[in-house]
Amino acid sequence: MFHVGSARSALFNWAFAKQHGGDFVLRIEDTDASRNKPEWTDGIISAMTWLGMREGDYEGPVHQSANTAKHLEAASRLQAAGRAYYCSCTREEIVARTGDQHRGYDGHCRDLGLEAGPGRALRFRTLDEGSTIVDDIVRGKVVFDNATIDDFPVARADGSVLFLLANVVDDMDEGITHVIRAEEHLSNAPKQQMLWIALGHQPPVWAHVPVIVNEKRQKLSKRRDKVALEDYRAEGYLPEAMRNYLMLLGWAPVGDREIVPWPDLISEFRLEQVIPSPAFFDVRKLRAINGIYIRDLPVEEFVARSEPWLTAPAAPWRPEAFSPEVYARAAPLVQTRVAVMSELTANVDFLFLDEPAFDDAAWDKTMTGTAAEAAASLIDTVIDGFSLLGAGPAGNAGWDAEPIRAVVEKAGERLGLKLGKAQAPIRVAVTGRTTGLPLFESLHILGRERTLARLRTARAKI
RNA sequence: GCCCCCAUCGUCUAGCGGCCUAGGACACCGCCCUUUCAAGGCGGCGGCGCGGGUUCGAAUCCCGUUGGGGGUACCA
Repeated sequence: MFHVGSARSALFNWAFAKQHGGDFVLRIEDTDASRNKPEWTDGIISAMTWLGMREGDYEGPVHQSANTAKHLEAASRLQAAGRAYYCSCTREEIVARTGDQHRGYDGHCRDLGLEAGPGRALRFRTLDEGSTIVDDIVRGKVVFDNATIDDFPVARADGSVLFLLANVVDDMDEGITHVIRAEEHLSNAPKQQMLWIALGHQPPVWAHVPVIVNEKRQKLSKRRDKVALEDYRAEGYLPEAMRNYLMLLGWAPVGDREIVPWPDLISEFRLEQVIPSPAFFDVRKLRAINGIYIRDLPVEEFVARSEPWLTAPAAPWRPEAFSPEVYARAAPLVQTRVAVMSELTANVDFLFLDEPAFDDAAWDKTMTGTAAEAAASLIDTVIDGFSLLGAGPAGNAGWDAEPIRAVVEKAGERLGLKLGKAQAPIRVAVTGRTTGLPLFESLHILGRERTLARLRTARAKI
């Protein structure tokens, strides 16, 4: 699962690195080796590749647990230098001492000089005076009063190192100069900056980009929100649309443009221009942008990119019923009617299904009750008219959209119906629905015999 | 509780002291086009949270306030 927020951060990192001729690292922030699952990194690579990243654009993804030895070494170095101390306090004890809801740490074991031992975690000794200034490209200089930063744990009682420290060690190890990540990490920054300095390094340049939120303005969460990039991919969002939309969350290209080609996006992106306030992940806008990208595709490419959706096992028709030639003829009609690729099948299923997938409401509306009589009469007339098309003696019009239209129009006129009304029962009889591709073109593509067969079947059911 | 961040139409944003009667996009609503549905064209609705300053002049700067959010773990 690759979070859309992570994807956006990755995109920002990518653009920034590209502009400065550098690399960026995709890192899985998890120090627990038992959770170092290969499929995680595979998933990330596959998601990023889908978005267009190639080897060489980035380093990693790197799982932090791979660096365990270095993490341990850093922890003991801090301890030896007196910058960290062992602490035997349990959460319960701390809460009991400090009152109630209060979190943080009260410094109980700070000067006890405890040795390493069972149940003893290692805490970093934060500065008591002065302030730590996090120089952030997006937010400016953020000042933290050192006295308000509690001594925080850097290693567990079992010796394993916590994220905060591990993250810093990895960054130092890889020569990271810029840390571009989500705002939720901003309060970690002063702590990490202290670690960088305590470990004898120059801290990096920070950039905390705004979080992405849901409609309730809360940080997107895996539990309650749809955040997996893979889900959007499976729904038929185009990677170029997704990455364009993601870049627009917290940043805007100059000059009232939104649909911008990737190379321009990547060269125009400016970290300094990133807006500091949270952005709502608006699927409707994503959808709209996706629709634009779909319509902008050259037809041949649209056809090529459609095929996986039409030949997938999930397609509603028998696999051998699908015909690329038939689809290619319908494609230009389909292209303006889908916003996501998963909507393709519903538009063309009548071409590949043995029987149309009848929508009950559509049938009832056009074929039953007061509509029944007109529908029956109309279909009878149309059947007669169609039978003559392209099959009679020379001089008859062929099976083309225009003559087909003429037949339906004339049949409608006999009943005093406008074309808009007259086409409805025919459409339902042949496609099963009241809406869809332009009808006469559809019938043309479907073929005369199949059209007639469906009309007769429907007529018999009225 | 404490720390930090944030604040322009419903949403994403433009704006960085006068070009603002606040611009664009999505969404929504009309109209046009039209064989349904779309697409497309045209139009409409709709916003600077509040209160003080600073200034000749404030959406833009300062202070306060209110409201959101994040963090505060032997999670990441």
